[in-house]
Amino acid sequence: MLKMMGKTSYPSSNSYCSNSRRGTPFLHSTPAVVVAAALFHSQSKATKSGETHLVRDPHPHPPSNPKVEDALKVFHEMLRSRPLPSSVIPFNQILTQLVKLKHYSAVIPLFKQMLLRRIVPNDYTLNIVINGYSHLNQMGFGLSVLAKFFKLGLQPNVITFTTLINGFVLHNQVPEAARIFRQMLQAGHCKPDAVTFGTLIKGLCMRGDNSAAITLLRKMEETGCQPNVVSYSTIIDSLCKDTLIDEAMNLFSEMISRGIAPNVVTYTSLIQGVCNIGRWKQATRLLHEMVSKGIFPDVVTFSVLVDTLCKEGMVVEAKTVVQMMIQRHIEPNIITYNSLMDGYCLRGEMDEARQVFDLMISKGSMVNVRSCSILINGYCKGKKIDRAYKILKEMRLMELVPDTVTYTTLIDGLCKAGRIQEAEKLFSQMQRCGQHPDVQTYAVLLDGLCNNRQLSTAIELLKEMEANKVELNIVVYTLVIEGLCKAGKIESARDLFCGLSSKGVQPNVRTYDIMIRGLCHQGLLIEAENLLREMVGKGCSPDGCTYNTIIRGLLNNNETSWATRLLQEMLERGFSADASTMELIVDLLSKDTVDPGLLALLKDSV
DNA sequence: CTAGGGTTAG
Repeated sequence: MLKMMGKTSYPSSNSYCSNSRRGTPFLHSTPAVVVAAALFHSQSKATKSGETHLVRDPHPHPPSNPKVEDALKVFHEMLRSRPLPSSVIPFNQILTQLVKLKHYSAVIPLFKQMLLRRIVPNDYTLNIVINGYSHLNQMGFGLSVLAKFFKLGLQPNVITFTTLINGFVLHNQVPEAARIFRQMLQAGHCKPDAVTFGTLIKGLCMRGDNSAAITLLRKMEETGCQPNVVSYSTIIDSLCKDTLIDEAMNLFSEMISRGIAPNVVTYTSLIQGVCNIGRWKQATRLLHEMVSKGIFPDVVTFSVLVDTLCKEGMVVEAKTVVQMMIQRHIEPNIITYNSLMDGYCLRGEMDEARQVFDLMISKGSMVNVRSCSILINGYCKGKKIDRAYKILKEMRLMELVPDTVTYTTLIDGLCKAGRIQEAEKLFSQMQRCGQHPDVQTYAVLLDGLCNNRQLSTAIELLKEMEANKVELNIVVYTLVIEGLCKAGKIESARDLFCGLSSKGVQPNVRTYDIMIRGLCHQGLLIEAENLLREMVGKGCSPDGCTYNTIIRGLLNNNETSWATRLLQEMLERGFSADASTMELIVDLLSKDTVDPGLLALLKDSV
């Protein structure tokens, strides 16, 4: 689940919706229909107007990159040259270069200029263009390129469909991707190959469905398509991210026993996996193992080590690893330095963090929006809000556009510093700048409002979220419920709580805990216990924390025998009294107002 | 090096 959230991109309008307003050829067709038409090479009726793809570039001023500038320059020289190059291949080469530089937004306009100069694209060109649309989340246009194939008498091939599948996978539309995959199997003449399988496996992993991914891996073999190092590594990485290290290791052994050699990617995933659960010895063992096989750690492997050390607070060691990289002529990249910078930020060593930042700038603007967000976060955590603001201003000079994370980080900092009005101002500013607040942004602001007793504003904001169809989760509702409870507005909290299921949101243990605490605080003890009993049936069993909460609530209401009963129940279920419950009991004992039975129980529990 | 898949940072 965390994985999914992490990989979810900003809320963006569905490509079909946005395209339909612009007269896309496949306006009334579903992707399945379009793909079927292509696979069975029956020409679709709506195949003209493939060229009117006027979509505004979401990044009108991308940061300049010398390699990109170079590629664009060569392309335009070629377009201007007379006579024109007789082959489309050099054009394809440039487009490929741009894709490799991840400058997808340039691919489409260049392609259109080619068409205007009557350069006839080939199947390679069209596949590159589909890849461009895929990365730009414009799958409607990507599909529309299929029509272009037929117009030019070309045949879409396995790469075409794999690219489309990848496009849907990239944007969390795995069912769409799977549909194309099934259609390929059905049509028969354009069979999925190892890359097609690998792409869909990745999609399933992104959804957190490792077992479906493994099933597909097995299906590859049945279909006579040998799994390769990528097929295995994709699943191994996904298992590692879910901390299922043993399963990952099993798959790792399996690939080796089948003669598929792991590579640096496979090892890097495993090393990250074991580091993540603190198995340092195993990480060292894996490092030695890979080197003994002649597989050498690369910048990614080292970056994983740097990041892990930093997250453990071992930033000195992380810096040593960076120096080691440089000695070995493995240049740390922006990710390595961002990790190191965050390591300093986590320890509040902002001068050192700033030094890394300046070092990155000195390396020819090796900073991106993330670097700035990390530094802003560091300053905010150190209560140096004005320093953080300064970074935001500096971003403009560096032509970096603050994103949702940048704003959210600073809004959080302002809230935590009690500067709610400024936080709200920045919230409006980010929207004016075209950055969409996401769930996290709202959560941060809601938390700030609740902690500053601005509950009516918080509730208004919650309504705004519901109206804007922001994907709401239980964490957000729980924040507001907590705020209401703390303010003693138990009726409003109860209303919100009871309305959750109708919104399709399930309360979690923390939500119940907060409600029970709130009810106890108002002396609504029967209702509190009822809620505790309700939990099991809702598939959300109370934990030690819940029991401690209700027991403290009962004790605070002088219901010692009731508390004793629940304490006994808690002990029977294998939970024990926590420090603050103990403190409360000791306090009551000293006042000699406690049930002797409670004392006896307490002896058992310690 | 004419086209498609897997590993790193907030």
